[in-house]
Amino acid sequence: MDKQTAYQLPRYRELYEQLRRHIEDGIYHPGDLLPSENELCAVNQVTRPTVRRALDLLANEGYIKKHQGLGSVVQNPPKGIGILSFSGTTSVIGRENLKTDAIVKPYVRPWPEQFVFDLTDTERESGCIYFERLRYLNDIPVFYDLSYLPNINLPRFTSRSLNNVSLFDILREHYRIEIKGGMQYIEAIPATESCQKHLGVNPEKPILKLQRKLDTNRLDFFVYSILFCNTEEHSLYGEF
Amino acid sequence: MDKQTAYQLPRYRELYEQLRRHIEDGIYHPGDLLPSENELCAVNQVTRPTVRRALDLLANEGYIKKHQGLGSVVQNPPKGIGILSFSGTTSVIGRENLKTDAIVKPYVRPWPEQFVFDLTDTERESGCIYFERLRYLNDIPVFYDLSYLPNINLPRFTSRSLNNVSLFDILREHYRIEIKGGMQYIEAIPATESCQKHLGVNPEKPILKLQRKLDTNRLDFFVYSILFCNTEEHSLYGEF
DNA sequence: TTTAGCTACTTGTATATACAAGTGCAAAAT
DNA sequence: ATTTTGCACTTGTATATACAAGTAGCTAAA
Repeated sequence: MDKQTAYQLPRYRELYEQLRRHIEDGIYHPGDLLPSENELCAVNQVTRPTVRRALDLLANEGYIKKHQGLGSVVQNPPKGIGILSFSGTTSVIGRENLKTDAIVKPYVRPWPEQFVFDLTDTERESGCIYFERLRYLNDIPVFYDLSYLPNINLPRFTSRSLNNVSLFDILREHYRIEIKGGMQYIEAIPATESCQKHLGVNPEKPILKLQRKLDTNRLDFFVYSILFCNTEEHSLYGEF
Repeated sequence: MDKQTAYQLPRYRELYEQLRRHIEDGIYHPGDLLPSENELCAVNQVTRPTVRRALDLLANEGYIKKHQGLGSVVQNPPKGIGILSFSGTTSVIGRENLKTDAIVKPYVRPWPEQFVFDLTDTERESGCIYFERLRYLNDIPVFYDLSYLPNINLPRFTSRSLNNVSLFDILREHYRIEIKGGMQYIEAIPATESCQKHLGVNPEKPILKLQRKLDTNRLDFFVYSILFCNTEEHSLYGEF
């Protein structure tokens, strides 16, 4: 059992989580004013810079909008699948019923000849761990994921089960790798053969294709993935 | 002449702009370490919190990645059209050759019956200012925009020319409205008739559709737009 | 030669404080 | 009655300071 080593969150992060929960649980309603920064200081026994960092996080993710002279206004939480400005799919979809199927189990292979992202020599030499997953939202297949991890210092990864668990959780708990951010290219394409097969759509059906490169706390370790998404029922959303 | 009232930027913003220019001009190369926070303090005669705010902006937009104990590493600027996590198209595409055609000049009309975003009673009652634009990248039509502004306190807007000027600049300079952020839904759809016509694509060609709601410094004033994008040549990118 | 630990650097977190600038409301002046 | 002024409140910017935590490289011991 390698239980989580009880990372204690910094106070501004703790306060952020608390306020976010309160908003999501409906303790604050859209349009409401959050307590003022000074009130939050007093209640939580922290100073204003700390409170402000927590509020900045909330504002960045669209939970609140700040207005000078007025206060922090709680926003309507957006509908759709939040995937564009956040890390991870599982952690974001939240309440919805998400199931994951590892349709191709992880195995080691060379990198694809053509790859959108530039690879370092080290990455290319070591090959990649490749696997495919299918994600169901309320039992309808919506995401078809191809994942590529550099085969560097990931012992026993290929024997892990990826069904209904978050890749990010595995990386964090077993390899101490945390996703810090990333970038992605987005385009609309006609459904490829494998998309048709796995997402159950007709040929020529438009599909959203996302190609992502994710940064981690290991300076030279990136996680790559290609995501095909059927947006007919669920559109993606992003905040900025 | 209502020239800009010479807003003076806060120091952290100024420092951010300066560093961003340096990165874009290649004074710092990808992989380089930026001067340490303390050095930046000394050089620019500011304190560390101020420097850190500037660096946080750079990190949020993907120009640098910060690593505790090491420093701030300059990143490779991404290719593609950066539109997902930023405000505005014109301001972001930058170096590329972007032209804008107002194919339907602004006029006042009722809001569409079906509208993805919820409207307030005030918005619905006052109707909207509607116009369509076509944006060319290197003389190829790439974006087809439908814009909807609430017809509230925007004198003489319908008589303005929108060719080759930024909507955001007009709003800021003539109406003191600044875009602060927003959200968007993204999906892949087959080219509609007007898309086929304006973007010059075949029927059934996949098109990226973005539906955006932008926040402004006016608490109850939002800018709405629907964007159709041909991603065959240029994919969009986003950071997170 | 290898390894362990020390050290000097980096960024991360947190406090305390001060003043600027925007908002909304009520009281005062017109 | 209407307009203006001022006040009390909000968030925004900036300084000064201290210590925690992570990284890289050197040094001395094994």
